[in-house]
Amino acid sequence: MPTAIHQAAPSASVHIVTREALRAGDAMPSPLKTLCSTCHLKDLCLPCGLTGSDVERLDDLHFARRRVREGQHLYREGEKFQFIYAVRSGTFKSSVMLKDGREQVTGFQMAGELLGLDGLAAGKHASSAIALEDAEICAIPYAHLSELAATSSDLQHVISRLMSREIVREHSLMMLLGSMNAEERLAAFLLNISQRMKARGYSASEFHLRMSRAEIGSYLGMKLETVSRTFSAFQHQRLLEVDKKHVRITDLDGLQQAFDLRVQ
Amino acid sequence: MPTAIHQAAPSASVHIVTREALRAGDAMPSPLKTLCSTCHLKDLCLPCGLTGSDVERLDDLHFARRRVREGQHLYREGEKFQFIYAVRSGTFKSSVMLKDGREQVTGFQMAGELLGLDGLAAGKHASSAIALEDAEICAIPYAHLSELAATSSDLQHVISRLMSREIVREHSLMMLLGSMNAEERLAAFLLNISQRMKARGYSASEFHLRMSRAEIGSYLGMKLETVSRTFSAFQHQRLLEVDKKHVRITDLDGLQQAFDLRVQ
DNA sequence: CGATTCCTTGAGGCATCTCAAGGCAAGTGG
DNA sequence: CCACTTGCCTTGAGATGCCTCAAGGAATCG
Repeated sequence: MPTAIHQAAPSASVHIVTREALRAGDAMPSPLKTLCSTCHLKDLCLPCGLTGSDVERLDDLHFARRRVREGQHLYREGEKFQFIYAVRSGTFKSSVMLKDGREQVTGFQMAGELLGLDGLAAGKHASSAIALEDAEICAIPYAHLSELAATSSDLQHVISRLMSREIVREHSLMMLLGSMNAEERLAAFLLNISQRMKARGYSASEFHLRMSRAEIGSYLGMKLETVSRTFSAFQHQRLLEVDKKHVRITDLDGLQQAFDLRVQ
Repeated sequence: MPTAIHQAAPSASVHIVTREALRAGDAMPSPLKTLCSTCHLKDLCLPCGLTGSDVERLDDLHFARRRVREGQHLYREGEKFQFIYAVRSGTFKSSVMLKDGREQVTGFQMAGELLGLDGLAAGKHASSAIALEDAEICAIPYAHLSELAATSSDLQHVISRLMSREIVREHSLMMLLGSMNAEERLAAFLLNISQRMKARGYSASEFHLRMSRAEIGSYLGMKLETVSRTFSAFQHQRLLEVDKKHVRITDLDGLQQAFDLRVQ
């Protein structure tokens, strides 16, 4: 199993499962699960906010389901934009590269979240996406989604809203990067992960981080050593217990305060 | 004339000019100018990328033209989202407020640029917009734009692309905030302004900044004193001449290098 | 003409970075 | 099965870039 995130695994080897293949009776247990209307993520993902009939219309999207192994790219900066991706399972990071080879992580995506919306602007991806663990995604052809949106103003509105949400999300991150110190940044990050885990039915207080200290650092605008030290500081303050990538928040309110002091 | 950006001017007093009023033969010299198809900004603004017939369809949007005086809010964080705004003239800043009253500037908008796209996500504005000088905007009712987009997949695509562009823009800013030092940040900022001035037919090397040092600092994630010092440093390096808000770039390549070293 | 706002500059402090060393866990090859 | 490598994390010590605090100047306004 490839452990390195930085190694460049060829994306050409990605296994593609089409709906046709699924219908043909592949190893997959339940072909219906690729339909939006029966997806367990429909309240988090693209269909969120749509009524029954519109969700069923989404089923007409001929999208492929694809496995992405840990360390593999889902897409790369500069590649032609064709699909919007919805995470079914696993975690991704998206990042942009700097001239000198360092990366700036722009986000982490979990089940139900969308990837690739930045590609519309110029018709090619403005960032790269890499799986942080073995993952599964739905690849939604943008052209089809567009067509479909033309028939439903509700769907069209949902897409716009999802893009807008991405803009708002980035505002928060700018606020974080622009005006918070190391402890506030890490607290904000952990609280955000905690909320998203909760929304997915996992524990809000105990979870496994899929990203390295360096990736957290890049995302939060600090060095990996500072991330590590801040984790230790939180542990000394009895806000949480941390062992490598395993985190248990023991004082959610305290953590909230470490961050609330400044923001909102 | 109100000089303070921070003072809260009541937006209720904003003067609204409808197309009907214009047609009725107001003081305005050329009523036709409110139409997208004859607007001098159509290559920068909403119609950008649309063909003739679609641009003319945009003329069916019943949008108001509005003056906004220096220091006045165009909209405030939390207000109901109804319009997307296109800047006709003048400069705006958009910002989000922190609990402790400080602001994080999230962007500066010039003629032809759009404001308010972050409001779609939750139906209310996620940021505030304030005029940095007397300005004029087109207030485009989102509901109407939506309807119109349903009749043209090209228009729909253009809107999505504009939102995507905003996401990409914020990626760059995250890169800036996350991994650049003070000189690189200010160089990036000035080069960006320079490009946008050029695209609008102004000099790329000499311009007047509409924002204060504190606002630049907030945007770039540094203190106003550091902004000021970095301006002085650039002047000593003979990259530019600066007198308060007036900037003349004397060595564009040098400035490019101060920034290129790291990025892209 | 005083009040106010904005900008510049200096001096000192501190949060974070840089550099360096060591530990742990997992994978690899003999 | 054990030595060795590799990747990731933690911690320390010292350096530094930016912040904080402070003072003063210039422009604008009432």
